[in-house]
Amino acid sequence: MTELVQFSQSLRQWMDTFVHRSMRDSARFVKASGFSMPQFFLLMQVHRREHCGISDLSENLEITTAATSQLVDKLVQAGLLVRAEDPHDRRAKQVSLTPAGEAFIENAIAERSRWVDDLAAVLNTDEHQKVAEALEILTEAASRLEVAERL
Amino acid sequence: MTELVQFSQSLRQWMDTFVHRSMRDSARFVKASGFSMPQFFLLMQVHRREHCGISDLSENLEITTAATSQLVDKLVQAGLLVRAEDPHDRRAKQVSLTPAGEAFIENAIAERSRWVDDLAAVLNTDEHQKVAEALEILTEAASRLEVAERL
DNA sequence: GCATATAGTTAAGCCCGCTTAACTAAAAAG
DNA sequence: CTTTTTAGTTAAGCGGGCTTAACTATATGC
Repeated sequence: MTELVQFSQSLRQWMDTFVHRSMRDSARFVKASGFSMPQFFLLMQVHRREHCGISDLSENLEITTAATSQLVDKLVQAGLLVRAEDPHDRRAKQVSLTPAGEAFIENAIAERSRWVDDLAAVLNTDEHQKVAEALEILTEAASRLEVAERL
Repeated sequence: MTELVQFSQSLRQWMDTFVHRSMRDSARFVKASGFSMPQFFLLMQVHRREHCGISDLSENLEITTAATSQLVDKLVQAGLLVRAEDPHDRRAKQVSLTPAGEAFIENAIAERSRWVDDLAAVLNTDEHQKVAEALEILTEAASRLEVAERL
């Protein structure tokens, strides 16, 4: 029992460092690029779902469709997004990244991954192997969890 | 070489999931509490440095001291922060969390850690051991990196 | 085919975070 | 002791994100 608590603590600690560094680096990059965090979050959302409708986005960002539409509009004007008609439903729009948009978030991700990459670089093969195994365990646990959540 | 790239990729993948879930959960909690993300970030900053001056905060949040002062003011009024005079420098202020502030970010952290805790719970002792070992390796690597950065 | 529901847009307006600029007060420098 | 630097506050003003409300257009249900 205590062992579990302690283990959780370590994991939390790591998540904390990850999240903190990652947010800091992302925020820096985004700010330097002249975009806002809400815009960035929206772009990230589009990135991870390939293409999606306004409602999907608004649901995930937890803002109204009106707000989403306006945000998207600015990003379209900035040349990072395109709006296309959904072929199966002419009311709906399919939002997706332009090459420029793709490049932007690619850079953002690279920026925030730099630390992890550096981390990877200072490990030797044996250590890689052990960490990789741990990641596999976690991945598997995550999928087990997801299954459990679906009940 | 390929091995390193692939390993980096796995690590990135994990960081991505961590960061994404964590941000989502934090954002939800903060929004539901009626506070803003900038306010939350400021509180987190105070949390991780115990107590600190306005300039420290403004530097870390990368906003002007004026903006910081105003943000702090609102959080003082909300009862989450206190401003105290620095005994060694009467110009400076020492910002710190009130019990209410402490409770708030404690809850926020708990909220965003829920997933990790659940993850920990579905692992058996052997898996804990392996993951813990990996975390140690990473921690050690991180400190090695830090040393390297200081050069 | 008409009523209703759904997807998205537009406009008005609010609030908030942030910046600049002007200011106070205390410390450091000379 | 005077000057300059540093820490923080205050006020004015801008811009942006977000909401509500009203609207258009397409799809769905009876």
